[in-house]
Amino acid sequence: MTTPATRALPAADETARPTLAAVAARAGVSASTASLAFSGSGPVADDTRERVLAAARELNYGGPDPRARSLRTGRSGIIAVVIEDRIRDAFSDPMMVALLDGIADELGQAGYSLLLLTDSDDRPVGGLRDASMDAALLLGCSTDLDPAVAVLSQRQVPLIGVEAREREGMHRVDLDNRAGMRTGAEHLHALGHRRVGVITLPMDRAHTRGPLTAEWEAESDAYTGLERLAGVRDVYPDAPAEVAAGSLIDEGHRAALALLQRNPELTAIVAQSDLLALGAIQAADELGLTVPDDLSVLGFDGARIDGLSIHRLTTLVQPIVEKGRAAARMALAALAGEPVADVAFTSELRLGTTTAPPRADSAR
Amino acid sequence: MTTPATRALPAADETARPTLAAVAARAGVSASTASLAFSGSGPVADDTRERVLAAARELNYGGPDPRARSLRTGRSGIIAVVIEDRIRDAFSDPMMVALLDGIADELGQAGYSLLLLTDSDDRPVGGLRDASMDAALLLGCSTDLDPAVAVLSQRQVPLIGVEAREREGMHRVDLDNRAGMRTGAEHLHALGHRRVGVITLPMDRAHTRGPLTAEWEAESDAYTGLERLAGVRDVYPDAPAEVAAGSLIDEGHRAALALLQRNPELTAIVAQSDLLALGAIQAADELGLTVPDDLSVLGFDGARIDGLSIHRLTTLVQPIVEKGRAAARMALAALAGEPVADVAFTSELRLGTTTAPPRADSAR
DNA sequence: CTGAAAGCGCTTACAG
DNA sequence: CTGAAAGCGCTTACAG
Repeated sequence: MTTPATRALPAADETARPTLAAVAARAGVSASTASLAFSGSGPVADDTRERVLAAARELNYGGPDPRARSLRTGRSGIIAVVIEDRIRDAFSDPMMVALLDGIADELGQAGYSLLLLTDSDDRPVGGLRDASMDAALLLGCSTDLDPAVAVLSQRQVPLIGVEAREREGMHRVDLDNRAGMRTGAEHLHALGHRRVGVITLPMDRAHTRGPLTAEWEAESDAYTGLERLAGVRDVYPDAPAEVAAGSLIDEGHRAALALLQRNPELTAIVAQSDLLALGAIQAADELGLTVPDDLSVLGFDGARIDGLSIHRLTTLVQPIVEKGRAAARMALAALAGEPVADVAFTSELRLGTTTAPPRADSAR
Repeated sequence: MTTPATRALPAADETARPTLAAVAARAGVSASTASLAFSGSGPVADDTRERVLAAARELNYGGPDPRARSLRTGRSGIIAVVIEDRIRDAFSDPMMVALLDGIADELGQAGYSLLLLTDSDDRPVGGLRDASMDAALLLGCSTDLDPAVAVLSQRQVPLIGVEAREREGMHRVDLDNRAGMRTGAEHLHALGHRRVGVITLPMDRAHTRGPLTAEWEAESDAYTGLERLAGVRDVYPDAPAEVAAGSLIDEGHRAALALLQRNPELTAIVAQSDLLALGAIQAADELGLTVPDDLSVLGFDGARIDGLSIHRLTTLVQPIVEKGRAAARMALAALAGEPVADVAFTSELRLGTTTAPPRADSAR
């Protein structure tokens, strides 16, 4: 019989989280058996399992502590997703959201969760250097990815880069950015356009705006933007380019105004994203230019954008969700110790209503 | 002297990740000292620290294993963010992105990273039940939050709900949804509107569309939507409501058409979000109704939406980023063992150009 | 300033 | 089907 005094003791420690050992003790089994009862990965008598689960319920045990499990198994169940910008900048791009959706879907099915990390390593603790992760996916980090790659590869974390240039120790999911844009540029050329300008994605980490000079281009490490630019240059070697501060409608608007002011002779604009293209169309409207008659506009992405179905953009459609899925599967393969093959996706020209032959008299 | 044979041996195990113990051994110090050298949290001679770091470099040691650290310290450095929908649905809402931005900023500074989780617990493993986390923030989970709360509170994870109804064991960041909407409705009433309709956020987990019936409303658990509706009903008790499938322009468009078709007498529409309001304005344009002369439109959020500056929406502005920061700080306080006080934010009516007195002759 | 020891809470061979 | 033992890789009192 327990005396009142005994009863008044620690009282099963209501505050501290109960452990598997406590549950096992209460159920009258060993810790190993209790563990098996929870994981379901070993042979346990139904009766025994019931007793363990009942004990867990009584102690209000919430299941094995993932920290301990992960130390023991060597797996955390976490895959890091490294984005370049602040969260708000990254996720204001619907393509990034769609990419993440593909990743999360594939990884979620495999029992993994996503840890959101930023590659700016300006925090004293936490982040790239200290976070638990089984693998890392580097997204949209076209610029200045090296520090993140260095930290993570030193940690021996399997690395998958989505549209990043080749780097040692990193697997890649790529897109035919250059070939796609070349196809788009050829389409414009076939229509008769000879004076074409480009609105590019950011060319540096600071997201500087302005006309792209040769020096700037030479020192830029913005993989996707440079590849897409190269595709246009394959057809229009001297196409002037204006750099936007992000893939945003407002940025496309601003860049188009700047581009057309500097180069009034342009009959077509190639935007490196659909959002930029939509901004360019807005700018054309404001300038009294009819799209496509006065100005053709070509996009890239094939994004589906809420609330905007007015113009059917001529654009390069990329399989964005599939790209995310592929990146996720590569991480999973790497974790399974399987060989990982790099993947390259293809974009496809979709003709819309925003490109047409230039006016015969186009003085512009 | 090492013989060739000796040299050919396991070679410091190139494949296995080196441990702190290995680094300590190489540096000729104890594991404790090596640990101190890395964490910088104890008194270590400069000279000793150098030796440890040098040994780490030689062995290509990437720093202490976060799994082990987290078991030992009881902290994972991870805060979970639980969203209701698929990632794509959640992040297509700019308010959610801004909220997350506030959270990430505050948490990042404190050295925590965000783990993205979905409250649909249909996965066999991973997710709510197994992921490591020090605390969890529940976002936009107005409907059907109970299972997630049950799992997490059983795990004794501190819980912060953003705009969720009161629940045991959960701290809350709230917004004056009802009072805000009442203010907006009073504004419309003062302008002379007597026949006002509402476009609501989703009322169930399935995101069903359609006219909101009394039964549906009674059984709904959509906290934010119901509160905002109540605010309108405080002024217009019989206002008809159309339920949208999400906070999207296209949904506002569809809902407005349905609402106006069923209730052609309406002179104003209250939308429960700015995106819904923009869709309603699009619909009005299509129907040949001028906003605000033929139809006033009121929004909620004060969102800044890329590419859309045509209409200056009359809306209730909420401090969304601050809401995120507050939620993050509450999690931090809970982890520090400090008392956590619930917080309620206030929205403010911002007059734009989308509300005006109804036409004197308004037969509609 | 440094080291020896304990232990965080599990899971996994290994015996029986 | 069940249990005893070892150990995942750290950090943290505690001595010295």
